Amino acid sequence: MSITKGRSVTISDVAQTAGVSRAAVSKVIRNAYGVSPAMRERVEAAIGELGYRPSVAARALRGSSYRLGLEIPHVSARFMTQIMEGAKQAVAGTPYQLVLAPAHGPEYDTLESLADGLVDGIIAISPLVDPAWLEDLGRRIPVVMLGRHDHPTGYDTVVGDDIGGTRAIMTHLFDLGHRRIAHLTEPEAVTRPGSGTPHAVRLETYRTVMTEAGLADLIQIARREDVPDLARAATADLLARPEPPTAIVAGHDDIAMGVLAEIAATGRHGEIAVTGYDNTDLAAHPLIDLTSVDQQGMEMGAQAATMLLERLQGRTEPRRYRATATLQVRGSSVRSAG
Amino acid sequence: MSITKGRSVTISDVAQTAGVSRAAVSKVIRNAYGVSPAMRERVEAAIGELGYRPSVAARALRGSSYRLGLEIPHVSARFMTQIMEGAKQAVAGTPYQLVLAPAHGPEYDTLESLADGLVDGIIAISPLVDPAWLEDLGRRIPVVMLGRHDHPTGYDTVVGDDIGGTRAIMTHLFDLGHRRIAHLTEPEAVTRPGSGTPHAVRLETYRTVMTEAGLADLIQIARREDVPDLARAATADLLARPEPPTAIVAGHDDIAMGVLAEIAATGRHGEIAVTGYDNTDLAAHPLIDLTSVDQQGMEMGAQAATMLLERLQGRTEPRRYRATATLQVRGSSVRSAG
DNA sequence: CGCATCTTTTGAAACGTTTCGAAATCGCCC
DNA sequence: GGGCGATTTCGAAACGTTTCAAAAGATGCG
Repeated sequence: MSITKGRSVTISDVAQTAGVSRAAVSKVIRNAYGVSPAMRERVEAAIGELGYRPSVAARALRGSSYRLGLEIPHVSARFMTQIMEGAKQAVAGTPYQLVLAPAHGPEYDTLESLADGLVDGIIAISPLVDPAWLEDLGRRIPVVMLGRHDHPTGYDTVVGDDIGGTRAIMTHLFDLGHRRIAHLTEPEAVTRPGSGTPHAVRLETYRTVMTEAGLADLIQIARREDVPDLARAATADLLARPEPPTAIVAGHDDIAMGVLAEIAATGRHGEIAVTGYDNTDLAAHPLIDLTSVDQQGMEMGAQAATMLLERLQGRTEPRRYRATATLQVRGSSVRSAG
Repeated sequence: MSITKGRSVTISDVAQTAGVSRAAVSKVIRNAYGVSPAMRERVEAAIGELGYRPSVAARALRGSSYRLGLEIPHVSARFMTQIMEGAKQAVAGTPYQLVLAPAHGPEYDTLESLADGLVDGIIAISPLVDPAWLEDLGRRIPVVMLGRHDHPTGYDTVVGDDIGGTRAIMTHLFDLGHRRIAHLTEPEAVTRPGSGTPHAVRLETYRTVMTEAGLADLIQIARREDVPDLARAATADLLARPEPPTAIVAGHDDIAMGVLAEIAATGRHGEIAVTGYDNTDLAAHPLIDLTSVDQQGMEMGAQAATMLLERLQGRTEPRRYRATATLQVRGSSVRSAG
């Protein structure tokens, strides 16, 4: 493998070196039909000799870039790393390359900028974008959305069983004798009722289950602000209320970490039940030992990537993958003292 | 903002709508010199009406894509998220967009694929690639390398004070009465002596300090295999040795988490001193409470991005940023029992 | 008012691929 | 050996921008 230096080598250089036309080289590198063994060999030799690599830009302009985009709202959220890992695995071995686009500010911009010709398809985790807008995006470029509970026609979805998962948590806590159960979730924007985001569904389910159990008046909801660390502050708030909860259901493991931190910092570790969601690697750590719902993040990421690849193969009817949710009981969900 | 549908709208459409030439539109969208207010207004109106967005592919082919690439070996490593976060912040507000490229397998491929016209510049965290190869890459496209202790001429570097950080840890442990101090680090490939990777330097510094202290025969080195979870296995090995260490210096916080896990799982939490590196958010968690070295990961990411932007502005002489390392003492570094 | 000097606008040529129809070559059979 | 399909190769036209030199239009000055 020779190392390219100076001005980059183009398909014309290869064609010239091999003594064939540009079209011929193009066919060889794409494994297209209709190229004789002799020609293939000469072209490949020239490619090797010159260290030629096709320009993604030129390819993208003409057709496809062989890049898949994964848009992520929060790079540091533990759940996201599961998704990324899964998607990466699924894409490995295909001619496609995965690129991640961290959203900064409004997700629309990030998605647009991906759609602007950088990638051939998009996996997005964007609870806040408008479904109609997404349908439109799906018309321009293949799209798979993660964590959407609606039933779109123009793109695919990968979604967890947020109802089942939340119900499992609640049942578990009831079994442990808890009644005064609070829910600590994400900011308002991400949990708006009817919006169909995972956290909206979890919140709604929490409400429903509490009400079904005749505990409607014990419903307590707290939110963390956008900065991750503020889960601690929200927990402090909860615990300072006149009738503090005996159990806190956190929207996901990262929030639960904040809850555990606050409880531990006030010397009450083990006195209040805490549950998370996503079963991140932290939850399994002996020092954290967090009861959590496993919704197979890696599998979700992998499925999303696979579905996107299918769309690139030509599938047009929408598909949906629904991951199962299973409760992982660990030490953090302590029995109610009452 | 109207929503694009069907075939995408090109610069020609805008030109036609506005009744000007393509070149004129191009100038407007690039804020180039020599466009009258009247024309600017008409063009901008047309852009708005049509919902035009320039094609990245076409731009890239012609000059720049306004994308910066950040290559990351392990998306789930906590330290990486600091870097990403920092780089994201630094790029925000510039006309550039950050894209992340998770390396799968050999980093060469990922870097090449970034250089193939996708991005205008590259930030890389690739301990394993050959310096000469990198110099060559740097000749084709601006490059900033994170965690390189060499002094390249063709690209910039951002590096931590691995010697200082490691010395601070060792001094701290000596002060606590430890002598039998083990080092648990990354696999062989990443710590080869003289390779100049952060972990190679930390390992070397550990060796040096131990030797200086006359404890050369107490040097104990363990490695985790590539799977993150295997830090636990490596710890178990260490603790099963005839003369087990009283303190374990982990290569970074993620490894330290495994060490803590194993120690806790065997019911010996608090009996063995543990230190990490990177001062990730976990280290500060009350339940983890890990002594660690803060090397300002976010700042490193931000500096890397800034330096890359400078290069895109035209700077050519190499620069280097060296982050400071400060020890964060926490509960995990317990006093030696002996 | 004519000419020189600026400024604004334009046309056309890149950039490096893919694609499509046409040209060339080959093998085979009558 | 001429004719005919099938195969292999090629030339040229896209794709959507930017750029550069040149055209056109203002402006100022003598």
